[in-house]
Amino acid sequence: MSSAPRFRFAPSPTGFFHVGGARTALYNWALAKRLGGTFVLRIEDTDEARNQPEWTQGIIDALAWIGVRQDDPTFQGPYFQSQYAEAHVEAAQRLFAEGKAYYCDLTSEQIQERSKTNGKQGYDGYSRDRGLEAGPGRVLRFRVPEGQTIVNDLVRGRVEFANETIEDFVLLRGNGSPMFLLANVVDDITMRVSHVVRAEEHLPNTPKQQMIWDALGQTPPVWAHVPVLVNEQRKKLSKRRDKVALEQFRDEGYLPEAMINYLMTLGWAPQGETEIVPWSTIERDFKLEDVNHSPAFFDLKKLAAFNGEYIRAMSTDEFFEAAQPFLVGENIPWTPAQFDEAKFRAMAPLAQTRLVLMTELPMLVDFLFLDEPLIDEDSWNKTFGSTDGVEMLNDAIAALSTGLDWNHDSLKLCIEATGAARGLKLGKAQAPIRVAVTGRTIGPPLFEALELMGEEQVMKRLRAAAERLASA
RNA sequence: GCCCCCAUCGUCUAGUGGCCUAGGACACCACCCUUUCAAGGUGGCGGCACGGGUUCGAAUCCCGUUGGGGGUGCCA
Repeated sequence: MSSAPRFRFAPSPTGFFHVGGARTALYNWALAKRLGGTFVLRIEDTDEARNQPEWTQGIIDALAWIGVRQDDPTFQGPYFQSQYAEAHVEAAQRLFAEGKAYYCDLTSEQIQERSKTNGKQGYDGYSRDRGLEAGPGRVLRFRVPEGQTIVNDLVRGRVEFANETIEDFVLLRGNGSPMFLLANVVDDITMRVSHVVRAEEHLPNTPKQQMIWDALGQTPPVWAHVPVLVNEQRKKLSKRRDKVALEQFRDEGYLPEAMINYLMTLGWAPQGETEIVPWSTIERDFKLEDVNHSPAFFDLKKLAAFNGEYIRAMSTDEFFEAAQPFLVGENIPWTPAQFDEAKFRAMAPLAQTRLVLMTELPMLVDFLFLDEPLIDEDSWNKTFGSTDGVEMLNDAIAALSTGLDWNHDSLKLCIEATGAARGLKLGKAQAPIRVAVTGRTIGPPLFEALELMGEEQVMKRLRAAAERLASA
């Protein structure tokens, strides 16, 4: 094969972008990039009942999010399978003319009936030699030849299929429209696809498709079937019961770099001791021959760990930029007018190490912008359920009202001393202040936050908490 | 049922006949650090599914068993 390889990714637009599809796309993309080839995007929209045009943009956007960008010269498409229907039918007719396919008028009920009586599973080739012409309700079936079909797969090796185990499958439906097996092959031929890299669930289709390639007088492509992604029950990830929409991960605050890196490690591992590697390394080292053979569990916990790593690895400026989309919107407790960019910028580095998802960011900094903290009742009850907590708060108010320098060092010393007077360590002593000011027992470093908020705001909140306790 | 694929810690993997007393990562546990929570550091737990071969030597090669998975549509 002397010319540059042509890879393809051929999703059907069914609503959202599946993480399994994302990984397959990434594999194809990495290879196309490294080998100086082409990545063809083809939308398989022939199942009219299930397709919606707007899903196509969703696919393009999702691909762009994981770095498979339409404006990259490696990228070609999208093509739409529905627009090649004529070529599919033409190819089918050629096969019919050459006796490599034949028409059959049996309904699926009749086929079932026959298999019951003759004991054979599936279609038995009933119409093979009946010499039927095309007609309404008649399907065109491929005449599976004798012998065996050998699929040479880059990740599986040599896979043999006895042709007698493959029934004469349908090429054209009764209404004349092409089926997936045919359309897929004809398009691959048309688009000069040289490498078909797809999920393992397609392996049983491969001998059939290879026979179509052969029958059409074409050299089959290089096949590679990569393991499927599974859930905790070891079943193929399904949209019904599993969380698989790439868009959802994006919206929940997963970084694309983390998602890309994680997806690539499912079935493959970069050299060396670390799995966290930049795309450039992946692109340079990824090979199909190194892909694992067994299904991989899509582990949310590990994905989350990757995401945390990637968040922490950002520079302060990068983090600030990445945070922007997560600081506005309907789930944000503060109004745009309340937001204070300077305060956020000061707090951002302290929040950065405390995040797994970007969507967790607001609850770490919301108290900076709100007029009053959002009180978490559990935190409140836990902290002020004891007299220690209540008295510590009152002591702190007194101690902080003595005109100390309002910076985190002296604030810390002050609270430390106040707590010590009551026999409390700093960890215990700071809790009532934290809850009164931020509303929660956990959050970013307290004294830095107090400094940032300013004396007036802090004292106001401490007194408000004391009043609430007094009136309770 | 039939066809096909797969099998290393709980999970993702490294390993391509001797460097393996099986390495790393996630998760989990303990300790350290500590301003809560994280992060970070140190250590720990834990695996070659089983049985036969081949070989001086097997996680690695072969066969079988068992166990998982995928496919079996006039879906893609």
